[in-house]
Amino acid sequence: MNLHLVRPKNISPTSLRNQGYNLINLLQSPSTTTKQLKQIHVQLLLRNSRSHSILYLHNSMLLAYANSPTPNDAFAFFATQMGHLPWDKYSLQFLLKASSKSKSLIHATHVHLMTIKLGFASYTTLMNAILCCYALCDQLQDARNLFDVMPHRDIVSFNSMIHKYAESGNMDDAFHLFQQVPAPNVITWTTLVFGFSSNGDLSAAREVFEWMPERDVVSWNAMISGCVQNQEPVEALQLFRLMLTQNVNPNSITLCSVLSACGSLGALETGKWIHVFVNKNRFRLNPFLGSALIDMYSKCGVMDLAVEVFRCLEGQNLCTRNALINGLAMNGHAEQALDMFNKMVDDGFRPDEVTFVGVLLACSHGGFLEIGTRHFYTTMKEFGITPVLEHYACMVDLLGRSGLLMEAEKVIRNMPITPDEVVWRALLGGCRLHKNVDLAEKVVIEIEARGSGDYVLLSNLYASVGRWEDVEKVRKIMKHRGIKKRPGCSSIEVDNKIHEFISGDNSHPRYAAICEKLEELGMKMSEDGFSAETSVVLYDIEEEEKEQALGHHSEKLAIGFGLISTVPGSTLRIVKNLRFCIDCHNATKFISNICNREIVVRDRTRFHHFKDGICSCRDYW
DNA sequence: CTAGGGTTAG
Repeated sequence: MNLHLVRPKNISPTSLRNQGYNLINLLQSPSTTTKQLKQIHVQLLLRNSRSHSILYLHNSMLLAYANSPTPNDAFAFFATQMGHLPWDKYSLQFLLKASSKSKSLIHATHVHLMTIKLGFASYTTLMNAILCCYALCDQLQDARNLFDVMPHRDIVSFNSMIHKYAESGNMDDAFHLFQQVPAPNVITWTTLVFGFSSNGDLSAAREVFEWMPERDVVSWNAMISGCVQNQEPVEALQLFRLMLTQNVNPNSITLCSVLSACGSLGALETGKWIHVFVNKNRFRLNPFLGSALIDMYSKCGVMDLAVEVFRCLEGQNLCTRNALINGLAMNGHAEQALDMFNKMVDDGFRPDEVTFVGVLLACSHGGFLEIGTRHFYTTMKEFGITPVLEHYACMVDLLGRSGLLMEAEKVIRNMPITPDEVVWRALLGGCRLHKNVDLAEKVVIEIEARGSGDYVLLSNLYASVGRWEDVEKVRKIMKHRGIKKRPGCSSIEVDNKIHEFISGDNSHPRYAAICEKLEELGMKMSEDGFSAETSVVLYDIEEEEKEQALGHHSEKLAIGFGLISTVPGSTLRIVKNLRFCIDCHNATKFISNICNREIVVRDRTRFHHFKDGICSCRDYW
């Protein structure tokens, strides 16, 4: 692009105007580079017209800078060029946009003062922008003070204020203000839905959603994503179906949320249906939709389709790459995950902390001790990434499963940040794997466990080495402290419907048939000499769980149901909320062989792909 | 050109 410097003297009025339009086009085009902005800046310095068209040009310059990666340049331009030339409320508006982007409280305050001084306080639009800018700079009280003294408040003022309260977790003030809105519109109601759900009160959000006089696609999106973020994916899918029956057209944002729900449920059929919907309705495969699709396929254990989507995307960004790396790592394709990472770095893309969670996860699942250690101690540093809790958890897991329990403990003791229970539990996992009871006891004390998972793990560990008195002791502690074991829950999707099974629950309509099937399999298994040490492993701590020792862990129920309700030979996909139980893992290997089925189970941390009696985790999880 | 909804980890 050629930018000719204009010498004002030699230029006719017409060509000046044309030149102005060209510059405005450039200023308003998103593809104009910062360098070009600077060239235009220089050109404008050579002019000194006081006409209205130059004002428009100057304002365009401000806006272009505000939208650029260096928004503060807008202020430099304003100070040097516009001090002695006319400017108006739009100039201030764009300066505010620049303040917002750079989160500059000083600039916002400065514009606020100018606004008051010049008698622009009655321009509500401008005042609203100032209000938003204060809130963005975490000065919620300043925003509220401004709100209270504004000569006029319109619906935008109210909505902004309510939204900022909601965002900061202050639903009391948000709701109080909502009640004062003279005529709430759809946006106001939606803000309230968003507020309640993002503060964890899904039922309040749902109530508002039902109450609101009308709903548009954004309202539906707020409600659906609220369900997803509050771990209610089933409700999210139900709402999505309801939305379709009410003839509200979903957009790509809706689909992102719904795909995320499918992922957490392992609902492959529904996920595929949405993928078809995406194609049929010609949605662009942007990075958002792309990541959501990759994640959905990954979490359903279908990596070839995840890779296929990755290849078809219009554009890649950090998220799409991270989604694929993590998917590969979770599904046990450790080498491919690392290849992907290396390629990304070779191509000059900067990994972030999420990338390294995936990389370390891959090393952990692949048992790549050296590579993982190098990435943790060297590569991350090279990219200027400070390890966070998740990285430590991965690293402890990697050391632990490699049998380096002492090193793992040392890593935790030397952490510059306080280890959380996830980190400690990673070490506990290593203790379980290598049957190190002493360290496990120490770790459990460290955790000051609030959840019961740690005690259960410890108790299982005692059981696995035959220390029954200790098993009993832990049971008593749990009872004494009122700690409940989190029930195991597994789900399977059959004919687009999610069936949930809770450990020991017999409420499923086909419960009897499921038991019959499991019994039949149990017979075959014992004929083949499958009993091994199950009595040891199955000894559990709660009375009611002894009943489940008969083969009614949630994953077994789900597998039994899958076997009797799908066509022979088809793949079973199951999602479990806890760690895979050892006995069930053994049984599933066996079942995959005698029933000639591929069985994919996603547990709390990773995937198990069973085929012909073998599991992809190599019995190492 | 001021107000509402989105993807990736654990």
